Amino acid sequence: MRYRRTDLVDRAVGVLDEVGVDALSMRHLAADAGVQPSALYHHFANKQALLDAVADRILELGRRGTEIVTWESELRLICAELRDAMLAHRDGAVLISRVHALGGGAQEPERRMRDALLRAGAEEALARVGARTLLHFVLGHVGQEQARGAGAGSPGERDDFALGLGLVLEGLAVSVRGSGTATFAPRYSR
Amino acid sequence: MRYRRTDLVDRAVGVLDEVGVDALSMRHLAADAGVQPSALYHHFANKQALLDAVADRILELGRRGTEIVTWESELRLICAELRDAMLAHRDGAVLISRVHALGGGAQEPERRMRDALLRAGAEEALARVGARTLLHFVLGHVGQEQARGAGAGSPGERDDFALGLGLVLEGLAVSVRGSGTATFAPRYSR
DNA sequence: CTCGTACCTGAACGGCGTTCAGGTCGGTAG
DNA sequence: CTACCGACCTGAACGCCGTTCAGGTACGAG
Repeated sequence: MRYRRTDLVDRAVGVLDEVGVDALSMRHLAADAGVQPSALYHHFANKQALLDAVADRILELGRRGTEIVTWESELRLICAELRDAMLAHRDGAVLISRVHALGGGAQEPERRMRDALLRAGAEEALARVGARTLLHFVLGHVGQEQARGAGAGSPGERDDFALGLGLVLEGLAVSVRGSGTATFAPRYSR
Repeated sequence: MRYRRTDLVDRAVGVLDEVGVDALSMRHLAADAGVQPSALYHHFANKQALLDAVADRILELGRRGTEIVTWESELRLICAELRDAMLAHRDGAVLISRVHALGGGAQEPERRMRDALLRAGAEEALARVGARTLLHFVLGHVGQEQARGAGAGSPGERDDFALGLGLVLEGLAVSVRGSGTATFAPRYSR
């Protein structure tokens, strides 16, 4: 059996779901694919490159159509999409966080949120910081959510997420109104 | 030379500053102390216990007196203290984040912030989520700050931190004023 | 002086990421 | 049809890691 890069990425997602991020090793993935560990280095420069690809694949699998009404709803949608994408896989949040921290992949959600804030009339610094803050909130919250292990779908979890998200969005609303291009009813492309 | 647990924790902080968190291994610390790796297991159950102790030590070293005026200023102070404590050591943010995520140590800042919010009149859920959100903001921001490597003390870094912090605090102010979740009760958008 | 205990040695086990020289095999060019 | 080339893989090795275990040493209390 011969593999292409994308095959191995999908297999790695499967291994991740089975054994978790700590046991997702080159050797484990190789064994799962029925291949020598060294064979993986034909497809990925190193383990980090593999993890980058896995992270982006997870985000890609979680993408869904967007119906944009206001910039707040768009940000809410992006965050929910990100959260669900991570929750759909074992240790999803830890994986995405690590990859994002090293700057290798999983940069798209932050970029989308920054763009949404810019479109909403926020200044560049505010858009950058706002996107980062929202991202770190989601990563941190879902990470904690998944760390609690099997106690998934707890009633308060979803509410806590919405509550925290609303918190940041409220702060953003105030700042955007105050420091933006002072547009009363900001043009917002739908 | 014989060691006590606290000696080894301080030595570990030194090793961390020298080589970074990824190279802070049991073997490295043992070599630095002139001791066999197995000797460390007399003082720490495992590596995670060592990291927990190192994280708490770093936070302890960063503690400074608090002059509380308003709950916002107290939260600002706690966040600044946390940020400076992490910035004072190589890979400080990554270390604290990991330890906190596993629930082993570094729980004090979150607890202090939650208490401050409760004292400010926030409902229990709001205090819990607000503290978590602030903590994740600081961890994420400083982590990104330190990941940029030698480009430390960049002009915009401190401003970005203050900007993001103000963002969350603004949201908190609105929510706390409205006696908890009454004013801004966002629903989860799908 | 005895003895418990706190601290440490030395060796080993299994697993990890990564490298390297060489092997196989399908498709394309001559 | 044959010759080759590049994609894909093998098999072995290197040096690192966390952790365990049986046994050794030395110091302070009785």
